[in-house]
Amino acid sequence: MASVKTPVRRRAGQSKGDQREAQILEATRALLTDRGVNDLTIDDIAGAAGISRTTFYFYFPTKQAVVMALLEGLWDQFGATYQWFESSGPDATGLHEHHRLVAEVWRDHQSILRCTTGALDYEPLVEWTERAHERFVTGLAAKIERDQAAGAAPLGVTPRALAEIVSELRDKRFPDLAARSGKSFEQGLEDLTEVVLRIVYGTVAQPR
Amino acid sequence: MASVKTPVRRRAGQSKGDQREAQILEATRALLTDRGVNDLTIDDIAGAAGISRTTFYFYFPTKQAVVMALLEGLWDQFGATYQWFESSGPDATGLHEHHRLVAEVWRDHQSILRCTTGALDYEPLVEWTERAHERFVTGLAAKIERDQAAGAAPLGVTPRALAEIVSELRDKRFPDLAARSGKSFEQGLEDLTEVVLRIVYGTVAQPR
DNA sequence: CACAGAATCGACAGAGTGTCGAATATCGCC
DNA sequence: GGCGATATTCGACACTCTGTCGATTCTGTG
Repeated sequence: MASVKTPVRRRAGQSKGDQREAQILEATRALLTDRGVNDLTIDDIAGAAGISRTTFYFYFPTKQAVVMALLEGLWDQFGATYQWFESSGPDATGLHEHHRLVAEVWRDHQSILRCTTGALDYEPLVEWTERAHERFVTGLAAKIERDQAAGAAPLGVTPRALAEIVSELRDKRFPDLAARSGKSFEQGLEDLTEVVLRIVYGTVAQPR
Repeated sequence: MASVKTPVRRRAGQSKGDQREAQILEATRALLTDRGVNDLTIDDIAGAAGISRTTFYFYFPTKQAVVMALLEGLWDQFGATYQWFESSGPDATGLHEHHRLVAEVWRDHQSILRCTTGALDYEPLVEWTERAHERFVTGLAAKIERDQAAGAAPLGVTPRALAEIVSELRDKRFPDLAARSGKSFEQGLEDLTEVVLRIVYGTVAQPR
């Protein structure tokens, strides 16, 4: 399911077309682990999915539309990590856990998520990224607002501005983190958490 | 001067070829203000420079090589802003000034600098970005190291890790800032400065 | 079993890219 | 003031990808 724009309405049930769509999605996901979207040709995808290039166009209008469909499937996974927004004050433990969850989504799907970075001029992709950004910023800004009001976070920079900055930092950090593992990964998580706390609360959690 | 890889050795003095090269550089710079690199065709550039497409190839191997040459010219401009690294402790004023200078370079040349972000798989461009990143990180890490040793900055996160994070933040922020102006620009500068200080020194400069 | 809609694909028509080799312009020098 | 060596320019090709059409083959259902 979830092609961005189904070219034609299909019959009910698990039609052959649904299978094909799934094959294309899967083939793309697989190919993406080796190469970036820009290096992928529609012919590659079609070939890997066992169909002709023209048939590909029956299911998706462009390569990017496939990536978009793949991305759509990750939307909820990120949403599920946002419960940290509900907390009050720094909540270092919760934040750390949140970071771990997000980093894991990134690690498992970095090949797809990286497509959002890669200068795509494909409108839907850009929009997805902005939507994700906005969702995060709104949520975090609200939390900061509450914490500032409660005196738990210092004033001086608006909640929105802080949230934007944290969001941008994450956009760079998580791809980075996704490439690490073991000790380095854990350390990266801790550093990120500490830095976000410093940004939002101005406090130093572990002076040593 | 400064083509990445001169196809053929030219004669001394301001040869016709040097002019052409300058024309190509200028034409590209101009076209880039409207469209991104990926939207630009070599034919567009050649046309704007008043030469045929094939002639373009005599001077540069690819579009990206032109961008690369343009970028090379900005290297020193950034280097000139790094004197802040020499200071001791927070030096909020110096940092703010540094940010202003960098933001101005970005503002004046954003069309070129944006090319580094735009998912270019062109090796030299990636390398330029990494070189720039490394130069900044090394410089900042050294300063943080000194400040930590002097007790002016809190421990808990290594200088290198902090510098990496600040660098990544800047990579996202400056393009943003470059698009703003007036009040919003100034505010953005101040926020960035405050946040960097919080990250590195854990202090809150202006509680209100 | 007939037929509407689903699915598939071959053949075309671009748009860009990059390369070759032939033609032309220019410079340094005798 | 003319010649040979380079520098410069470009037209013609060969390729790779993309996207569209229309014809053809399935397939489920009445």
